[in-house]
Amino acid sequence: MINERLVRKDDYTWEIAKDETLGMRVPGRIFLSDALMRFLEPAAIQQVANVATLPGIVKWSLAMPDVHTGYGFPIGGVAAFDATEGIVSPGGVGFDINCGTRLLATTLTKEEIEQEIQTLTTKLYESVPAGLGSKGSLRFSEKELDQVFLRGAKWAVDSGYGDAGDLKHCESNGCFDGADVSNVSPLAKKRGMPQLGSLGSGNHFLEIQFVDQIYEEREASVFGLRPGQVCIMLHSGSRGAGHQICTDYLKLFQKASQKYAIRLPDRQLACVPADSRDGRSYFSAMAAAANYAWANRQIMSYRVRDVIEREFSTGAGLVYDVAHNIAKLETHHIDGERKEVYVHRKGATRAFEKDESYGVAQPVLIPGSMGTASYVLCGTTKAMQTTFGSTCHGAGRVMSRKAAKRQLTWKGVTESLRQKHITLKTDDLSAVPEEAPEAYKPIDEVISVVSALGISKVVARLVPMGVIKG
DNA sequence: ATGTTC
Repeated sequence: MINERLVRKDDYTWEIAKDETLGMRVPGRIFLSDALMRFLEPAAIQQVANVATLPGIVKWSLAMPDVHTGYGFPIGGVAAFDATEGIVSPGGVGFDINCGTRLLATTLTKEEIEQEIQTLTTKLYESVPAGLGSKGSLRFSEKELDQVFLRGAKWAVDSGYGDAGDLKHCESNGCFDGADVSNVSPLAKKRGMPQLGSLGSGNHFLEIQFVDQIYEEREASVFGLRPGQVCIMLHSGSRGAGHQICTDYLKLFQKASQKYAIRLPDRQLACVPADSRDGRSYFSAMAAAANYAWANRQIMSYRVRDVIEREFSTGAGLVYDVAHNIAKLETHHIDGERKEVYVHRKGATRAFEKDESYGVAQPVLIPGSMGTASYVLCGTTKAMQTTFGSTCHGAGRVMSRKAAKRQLTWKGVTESLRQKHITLKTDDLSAVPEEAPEAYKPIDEVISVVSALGISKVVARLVPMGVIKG
């Protein structure tokens, strides 16, 4: 039993000892409280151990407290691979490349919009296309789409969807260097073309929230957050384009893994050396998808601001934008040495101790499940030392989509939201049970673990008033 | 997550 291999290191750290008979090159580490332990799937533990077998992995195969089973790599997983000896893997990034969270802060207070929440939610719903296969209703040329892939949010800002200040408050300034459009398939481009500026489906959402509580006055003030303030949170990614890019390279790497004689405990871990033609090709296509996602969130921000401006004659500044499905080449201090590594964060958020955008710790945005709180945190030194500057990304599923549909109804879920004074707008009621709070871990517990571990610091708690689901 | 099975 894989469960029996898990050894407690301290209150919140569990270790899977390095076992060379299993091909593990490093130990695994899972960060959990006792309360979250009951949600831990044996398959997810196995996935943490499997990742530890991949070539060039450095220090540990990690899983955050919102961990659950994913495609090959666990969701909530963090793994760093040596830049010259290591691999890159599409399964370590996920299908929704640069799925991420963005927070806009308005000048409005909760009281000012309480009576208008229905109208505001409806207006935003009409303005930001949502749902499976939703289209962004933008018209642009193929040449422009190439610019989206190459320049991300910078393209969007240059095209009039925001201002230069937005780029400053975006992870990687909303633009991933090294994208190469020639490594993006015609099908990925075709799927991406009509969808730019749309939310998507599943756990993607747009929420009208208010700042319920501030925990760190200094950081909150630097990030421009104050009690009672109305914020807009967006959770979306690279839509069909990123999904297709992931699919394309998974297929290619099934064969390429053999070419490079990489032994895999699970075919879903398909990977290639980072420093190879195939590795560079995937990385440049992944960068293109990441840029698409940043442009996508930038365009949706423009539409949100348009509604806020029309309804309330006021603006909404960008607090921050984080990626939580991405691989990045970063320098980390490992065993007293500076080392270049490809950090794969799949359902995990960068949490650097310092960020150029505010000159203090990096803002971290963690959405809860539908109808529950979301959090603004910030990065820490401890994260740099123990998690390659990473933290959790959300609540994490506990119930399969199928199980949720079996056990819950859209009426029941909508009613319990109504009792919490939360308005819901969606074009697909049948998908509502899948996103119910009961289908997810308790976000407050997940946050308390990353806070207690010290891998991020809680700055503010946000509570939803209106929810738009794809 | 996703024109939900290449």
